[in-house]
Amino acid sequence: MVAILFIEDDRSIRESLERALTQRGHVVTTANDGLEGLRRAVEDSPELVVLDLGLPDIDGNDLVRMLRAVSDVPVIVATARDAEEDVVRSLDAGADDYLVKPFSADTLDARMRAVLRRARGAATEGPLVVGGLHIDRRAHEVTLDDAKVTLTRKEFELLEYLARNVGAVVSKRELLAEVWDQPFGGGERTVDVHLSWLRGKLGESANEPRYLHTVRGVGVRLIAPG
Amino acid sequence: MVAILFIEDDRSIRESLERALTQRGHVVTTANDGLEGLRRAVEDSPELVVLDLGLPDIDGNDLVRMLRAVSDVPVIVATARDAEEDVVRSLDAGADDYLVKPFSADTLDARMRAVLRRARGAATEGPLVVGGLHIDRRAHEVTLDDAKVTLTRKEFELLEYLARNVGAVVSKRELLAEVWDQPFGGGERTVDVHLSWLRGKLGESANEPRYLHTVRGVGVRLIAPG
DNA sequence: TCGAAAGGTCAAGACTTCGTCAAGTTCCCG
DNA sequence: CGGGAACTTGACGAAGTCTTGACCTTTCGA
Repeated sequence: MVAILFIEDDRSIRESLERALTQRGHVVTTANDGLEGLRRAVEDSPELVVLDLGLPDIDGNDLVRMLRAVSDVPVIVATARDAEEDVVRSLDAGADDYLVKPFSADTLDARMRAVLRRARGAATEGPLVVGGLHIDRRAHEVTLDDAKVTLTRKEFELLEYLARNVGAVVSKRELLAEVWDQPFGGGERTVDVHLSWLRGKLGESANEPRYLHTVRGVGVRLIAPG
Repeated sequence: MVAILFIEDDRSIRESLERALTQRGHVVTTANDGLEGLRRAVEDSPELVVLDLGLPDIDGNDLVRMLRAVSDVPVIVATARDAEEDVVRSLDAGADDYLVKPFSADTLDARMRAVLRRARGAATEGPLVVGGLHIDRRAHEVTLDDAKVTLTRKEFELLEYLARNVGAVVSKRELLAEVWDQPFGGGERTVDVHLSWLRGKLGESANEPRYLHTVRGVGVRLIAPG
């Protein structure tokens, strides 16, 4: 269940998506122009804002900036297909993700969850600990048995995802989708390579695993050694 | 492998995509109008429907609603570029995703997988327990009387399928279809071999069965010993 | 009791998957 | 711009896994 503010001037889109999202158990408030949207964003403090870029009263990118100024609520922008280039500027302005109209409620739901996952992950949750491995998400820092390990961004994200799913086998498919934002096949060697580097930095090898265990044909899993 | 129903009135598009999808190992049935499509959706119970919105006999959105009424099969709608606005209504009617024509078989395949992944989503999870046999699907780990048993992927999937149907006799045909994704005959020796290996790893033999019992002429079943 | 059919096991080799390397590309920073 | 770090991609070998056919054993009906 998520409290969503949906800012959209087209009445039919607004109502159909409101219905679809409500049906999925979300609490939806709507606004049909930018000013009202801004007001509700402050008053209702929603967990997520979905914002149409083509509003009548305020330029969408300006609105994103204003929202950012008043709260750190995640924002997803929606745009018509023929205005896709605006999206880049919106993301620059601080939007978290975007959707090209028309989109299904499923698509929106999926993106919402992804955005929220990211947003919550960054703010709420504390450090992850697996055996002697400490992952400090705030500082983006990892220590192994109190020794600092320097990871690149992808290595860190990979390790973090595995750590959030300690003990579970995670497939490369899933890693590509969740860490690389690449939901469809291909590029699986990339995952292998990053895993290999990670193992190197954690002082282990594929033959002598301590934390990162390959499950052939299925995926990898992170577990505390012992 | 996915069983797909493809509803499309244009013969050349239908045939070329049918060919492309079949080549990728999917099982494709086609219908060239809405009525036939509806009938096949009921009779063949496909795992996915791909539907052209511009059918001669039934309005595409109505058809989506009818499909929704008779089953919860995922639906992807395809539309010509100059009728894109129809898409919103289709999605509202219950379609899961959409494609703008012309699209490549690759694109379709990718969307299909994305839709199916979402649709299947909440299917599995939770450990299975049969007597002293514990199957941890999350970790992909099996223990027998608290001793770890190392299984290969197919062995694991085979055991999992049997465990999901504890007590029931499962035919090799069914195992081939469900575990091996191979709905048509052949390769039955493969199942026997894997069963043999499984028995070996579970510390039993065909003559002294404990968990895996052969029912001659019918299949196998997994039961707790005792 | 015999033969046919089903199931079990074995070993060979075809096929996958994974780990690593090295070459290429992109992105950022100065 | 130039250089470097980070990332992606393809190639390749090694190891693991799966399939296949041959051969053996068991079962069961004629």
